[in-house]
Amino acid sequence: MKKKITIKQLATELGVSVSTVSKSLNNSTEISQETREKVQAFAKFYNYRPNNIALSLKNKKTKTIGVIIPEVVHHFFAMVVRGVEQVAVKRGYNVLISLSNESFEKEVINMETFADSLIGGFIISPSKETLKKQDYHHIHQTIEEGMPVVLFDRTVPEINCDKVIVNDSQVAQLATQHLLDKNKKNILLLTTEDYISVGRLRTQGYIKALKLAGIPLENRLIIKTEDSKRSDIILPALESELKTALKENPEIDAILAVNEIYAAAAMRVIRELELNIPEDIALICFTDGVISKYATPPLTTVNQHGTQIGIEAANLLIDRLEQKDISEPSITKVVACEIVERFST
Amino acid sequence: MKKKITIKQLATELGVSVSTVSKSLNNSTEISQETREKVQAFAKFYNYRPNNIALSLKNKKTKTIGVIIPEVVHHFFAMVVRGVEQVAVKRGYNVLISLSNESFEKEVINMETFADSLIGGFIISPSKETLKKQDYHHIHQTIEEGMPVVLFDRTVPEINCDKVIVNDSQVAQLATQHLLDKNKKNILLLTTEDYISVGRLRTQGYIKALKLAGIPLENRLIIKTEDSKRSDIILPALESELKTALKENPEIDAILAVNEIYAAAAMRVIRELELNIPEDIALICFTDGVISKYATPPLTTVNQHGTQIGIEAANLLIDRLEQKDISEPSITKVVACEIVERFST
DNA sequence: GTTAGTCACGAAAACGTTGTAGTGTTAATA
DNA sequence: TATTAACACTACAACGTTTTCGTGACTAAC
Repeated sequence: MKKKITIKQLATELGVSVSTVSKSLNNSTEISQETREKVQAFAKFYNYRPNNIALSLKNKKTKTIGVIIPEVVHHFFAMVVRGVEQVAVKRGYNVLISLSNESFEKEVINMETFADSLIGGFIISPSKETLKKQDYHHIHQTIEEGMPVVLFDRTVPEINCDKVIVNDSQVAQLATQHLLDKNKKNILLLTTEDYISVGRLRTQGYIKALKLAGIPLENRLIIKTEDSKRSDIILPALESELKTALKENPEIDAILAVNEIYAAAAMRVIRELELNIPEDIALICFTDGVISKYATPPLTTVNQHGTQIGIEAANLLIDRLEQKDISEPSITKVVACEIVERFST
Repeated sequence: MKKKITIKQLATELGVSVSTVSKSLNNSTEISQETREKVQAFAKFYNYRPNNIALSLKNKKTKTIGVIIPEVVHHFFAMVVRGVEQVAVKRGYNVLISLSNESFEKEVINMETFADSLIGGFIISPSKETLKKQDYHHIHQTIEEGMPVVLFDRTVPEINCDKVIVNDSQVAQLATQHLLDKNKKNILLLTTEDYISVGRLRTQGYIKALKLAGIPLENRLIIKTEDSKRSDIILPALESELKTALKENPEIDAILAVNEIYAAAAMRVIRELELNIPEDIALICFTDGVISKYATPPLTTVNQHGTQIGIEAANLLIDRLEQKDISEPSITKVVACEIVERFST
């Protein structure tokens, strides 16, 4: 077993001082060309690599960023992670990951663990429980301690930090408009409770589009689901509620779902009622994931560009980490969604 | 901005020495009950939290494990990450994540970056390119340097380390048997090239099941796909190849796909040919993901228990990290898959 | 009254680096 | 010849901990 070599060992090996080795490796002009080359050759030979822990301690900062997301077995969040990782390696950072599993408590604990000096800053999408409780003390505290935080997707106005959001409301409006353009005038909305910001915003966009088109808003055409993590419980409930709605309101000719899972549930119901997509009922949903792509028929979706969001978030965070002036004002970036038209509309 | 407080600051604040504070916080009996309580109260008041970097440096080890996977926007790998994270927090570790993106070079670079002392050990599933090149010097070197490695899923016999595998061959045999039991005798296999161990093993299981049933192996019923990352290129190719096969061999009455994407492609082709699932063609695939669950009809699958694999891998790694005796022999754990029967068979 | 033993605490080294402030030698300048 | 400047290198502190080894002060035993 070859243990890693340290500067000190290199120094004794070469018969020079530790400082000389350090400076040679950093190509300081203080050291003669000759010695520098000798040291570097030795270092290469012994496969010397600096100890990052020691560096972090000395510099009082680490090249690591923490990502806290509710879930990783999830198309959108996985895309974000991918984006973050992509720019992290490019800019010489490492990515620590932590899953809140939609639990407030786990989110707080994990954040504290991370904050014990392993990390320079955070990229976070708060758990549903956190959003429901509206308890953001852990995030505030982190910011207080001088660690930059970037919020994405599920955003909170009362936290003053960099943010990456999606033009949810706007694109929901566009999606609704898309359905209206296909001459679908009775659009059912499948959404979450309002405390989930993305659900709320998408609902707003839907309402706005209807208003613009002069179509009265029918509350019975909006199904809000308590978005718990127990999908095996909520989905059957959602399906039966939807089935009732479709039966009682046969004029419904389109459905806008705020995520893929809801869309999948909708497809199942539509099939059970022996209706056709898109002839009888058109379907459009958020999250351009694997379900939409491989469904029968493939679904028209709103692509949220998760990878792009991750990229923006990571760049924002690292910029903040590397800037001298702490007091720069917060930035909010909007990543535009786009509608991917397939065969369900 | 409240900066983090250190032991030294606590010490001067209290008018005692650094050692006293440290010992008090660790509840050493060397220190009087009275002083201990006072120090602890102060520490709590100032929200003192030990600096993990300093600890790592002192102890020459970190509480961080590195996970290197080819991709995170992927149901199986995301499940594994989830499992790893789960036991990591439970056992007080952090999880660094790195994506090889199926590239050999990226895998090597990321591994070296990680190995610069930030990490105690690795959990790896090698990239396809690595498997193809059969170049494992980076993994060997890491092990040489005394860092434990756990390999999962895509396993390599020539590396001597802990492994977590799936009984791929066995369960592929079972899956094939499942189709045979449904009286499907002409089973087409949709698999990868043999250098991907999981594809190879599943192919073996398929062959074994046929042999046991006394059915001759027809090579034209095996479609092997060059499994590049460009799914937008390989999928249409796969689909057309499959379509030809189905047309030329109308006796085919079942398909075994080694992953969900292939199954989705198969469904598409089956639909185009206006055949019914499962009456005309039964379909079973590996990876019990979101596609299978929400497809129409829902697919019978082999559930690989990715989360369980992650859990086992993390436990194996942390055990290794915490054990005194380095020279314990390597362990290979087999996580059993199970067949989830739905409506496609 | 000396010796030994306990108690409560402090000093200092160590982990691997870097950067500042020397230090000695040689060469150039006045 | 005396001063200064450049050069090439070394010593040491510092980052935040833990831990080993003191070290006084007091108590108990002989």
